[in-house]
Amino acid sequence: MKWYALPMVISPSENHIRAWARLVKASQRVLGAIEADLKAAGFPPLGWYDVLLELKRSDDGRLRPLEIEGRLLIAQHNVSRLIDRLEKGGYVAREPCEEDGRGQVVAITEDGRDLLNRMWPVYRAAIQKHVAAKLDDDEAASLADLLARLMA
Amino acid sequence: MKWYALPMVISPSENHIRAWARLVKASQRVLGAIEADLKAAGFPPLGWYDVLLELKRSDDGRLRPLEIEGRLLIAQHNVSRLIDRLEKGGYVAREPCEEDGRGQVVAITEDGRDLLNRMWPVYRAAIQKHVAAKLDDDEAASLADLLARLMA
DNA sequence: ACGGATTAAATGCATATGCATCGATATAAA
DNA sequence: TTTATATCGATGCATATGCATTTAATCCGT
Repeated sequence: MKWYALPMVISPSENHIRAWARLVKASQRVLGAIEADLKAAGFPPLGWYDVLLELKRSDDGRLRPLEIEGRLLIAQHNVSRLIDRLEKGGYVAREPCEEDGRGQVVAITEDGRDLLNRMWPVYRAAIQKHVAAKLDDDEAASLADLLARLMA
Repeated sequence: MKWYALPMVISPSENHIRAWARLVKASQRVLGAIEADLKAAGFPPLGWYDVLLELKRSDDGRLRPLEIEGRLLIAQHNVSRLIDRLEKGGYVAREPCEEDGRGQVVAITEDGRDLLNRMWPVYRAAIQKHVAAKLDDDEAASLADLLARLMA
């Protein structure tokens, strides 16, 4: 008689499942707490900070929407609308793109840089309170390392 | 001369900041990937699964919206509307609450249990693919432990 | 028992996100 | 050159979320 292999189900271990469940819960909790601190201080959501920071980090303060999309993993249409809001607030400016007539270039403004500077102390304090107060430096390093592997 | 202490700014370390940044990125990426697998298989979002699982785990398959809110950390009005959708799909039923006339009791239906059963193989495979394939068992245990500390 | 304060859940309205599609430009093929 | 195809970014529409308020019932002090 000929035997066929039963379909082998490779299952994640209990530890894998636990790690996954806690990853979602922890990031949700900490993100929620940090966002709440920012909002309580009268600042816009973290997404705004992320975009402005990417722009500031790029050497000339300019990025194509496509690059923002790639770096921050935001859907294209959400990038478009996030830029709308940032532009409306005066934190970025849309410029025509030299190399590609279809494209745009998004540039951070002085107000944008200023917003980053004003947000950072509050953001930093929130990270201190919700992350650094819970893990010592070695633990933070281990966590960062494990998360990097998870994303690899 | 009398000296006053300058306000001491306690800053998170580089490792803390890195851990925080990766926590957000990693959970976003893995969550997105797992949700995409579920959707590709024709299933509703994870939030539905989470509610149904909490209901199933409770001894009689019933929970108050307030308990769901507390366990899953969902805002009250979102619980209300998530239950609306689950009810519309036939996966839960709203019942009047004996002990508290203001309250409701949400009960999982047979279809709800069935949905859980059908989703789990896909969900499990997604956890395998996006978590277990990236970390060995010890690493997963460490990660789970660190995330527990972070939430403590 | 009564009346005010509190709590459980729902809802109206504004904002944000997902999905499909569109308009415009660029690139490749005939 | 002409035409088809692919890509960049914006937009219309449906759905989901946040925030404030509402409704109804409970709790508590007098």
